[in-house]
Amino acid sequence: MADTRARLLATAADLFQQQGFNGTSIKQITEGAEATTGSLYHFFPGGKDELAAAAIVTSGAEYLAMFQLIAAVPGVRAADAIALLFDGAAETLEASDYVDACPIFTVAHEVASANEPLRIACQGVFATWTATAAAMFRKDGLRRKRADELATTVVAAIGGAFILARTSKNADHMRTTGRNLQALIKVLADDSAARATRTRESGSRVRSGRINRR
Amino acid sequence: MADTRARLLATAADLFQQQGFNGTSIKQITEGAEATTGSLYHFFPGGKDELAAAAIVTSGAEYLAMFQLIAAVPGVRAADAIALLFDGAAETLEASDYVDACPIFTVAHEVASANEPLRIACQGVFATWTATAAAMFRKDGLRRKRADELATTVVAAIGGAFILARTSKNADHMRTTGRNLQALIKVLADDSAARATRTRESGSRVRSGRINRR
DNA sequence: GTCTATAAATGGATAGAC
DNA sequence: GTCTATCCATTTATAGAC
Repeated sequence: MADTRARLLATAADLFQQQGFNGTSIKQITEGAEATTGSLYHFFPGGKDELAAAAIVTSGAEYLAMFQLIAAVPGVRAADAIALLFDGAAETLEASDYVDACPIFTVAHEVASANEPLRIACQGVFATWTATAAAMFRKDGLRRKRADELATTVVAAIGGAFILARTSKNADHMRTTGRNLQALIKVLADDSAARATRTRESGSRVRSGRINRR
Repeated sequence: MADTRARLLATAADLFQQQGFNGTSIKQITEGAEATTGSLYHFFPGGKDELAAAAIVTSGAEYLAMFQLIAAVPGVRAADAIALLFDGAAETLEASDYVDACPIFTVAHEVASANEPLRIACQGVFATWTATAAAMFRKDGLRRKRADELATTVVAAIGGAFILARTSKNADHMRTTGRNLQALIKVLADDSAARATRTRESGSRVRSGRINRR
């Protein structure tokens, strides 16, 4: 058929986000993808683990692209982009009756201490996400460390909000978390803007941002 | 033996937090608890599901008690209690080489769309957590809705931070998230305190907090 | 309450024809 | 690349003696 490999990856990601890694069987994946065991092991000789790792990397990149699309809209600042991201996730949750979340977060927790290659795969995805978010925050005026820390917080909040929203079948938990994160980002961004203004007014050269704080 | 039932619960919670629900077998649980299959089905006729539900409720209550202990320390305000909570979790993660997280968050994601009784059990635990956190925020001056939303955000952030920290084997992600949440809580608390002051200065009676906002 | 043996089903993975 | 049959280990759960 057209692209069996791609269908296997998509189906795996789909089932992982609903049932997790250990809750999904090879049989379910092949049936969902309309493929056979032979095909699966042809494309992924390493079996379930190799398929899962590939699925995580692939959908990790897809989510990243989606986020970059939001962030690239002209005039949208970091805080608003994050709020839009949470709102979009809330919509998806509602539309799918809370089955479609995110395969990476779901799998990550299961494999963190039980499957090192998959743990590494998830770690890599999270790293790309936080790096991208941090870059956006820096464009908004935050200095490096602040931006990194905020990015970590945002990614963590998304992951946790998925758990709460799905478990309670209430997408408002997602939206609420998004609004609060938006508020936090604004506070920190305004803070850094105010500091920048003060430094400029005082007439000194700015280099590390550590000079004349307060 | 002394208390087989309790040992089964404790071992189940322990293994769930490390490997998740589907990643943990009955055999592992009975071996870890030094009990036999017969005993397990004697105390939990519903099998693995019933044991898991009980383990979730039990450890949910334990974590709640731990948090209330932190929150009850005289002079500790909400924002600081939350920061301490995150720091404590970070310590636990490091001390256990990132295997000991929290069984409820781990299980919740797996069962949200696949096991309704367990989903309900997790939902109940999260509800007690958010209610307790919200109560603390209200004592700090936040009005009801704000407090509820903030509590949801905090619980979500903890859950997500566990995922990030374990996946990256980096407890600083936990601490970082805690600091940012602490900052957010302070901003919101100060905000509400300022509003309260303004209302008092304007000489009007305060009842619902909705009167003369802004 | 605890034990062992075993049922019955499902899991991941392989082999070899096509 | 795809298909089917099959191996083997493991899974949850039950039965019945003690």
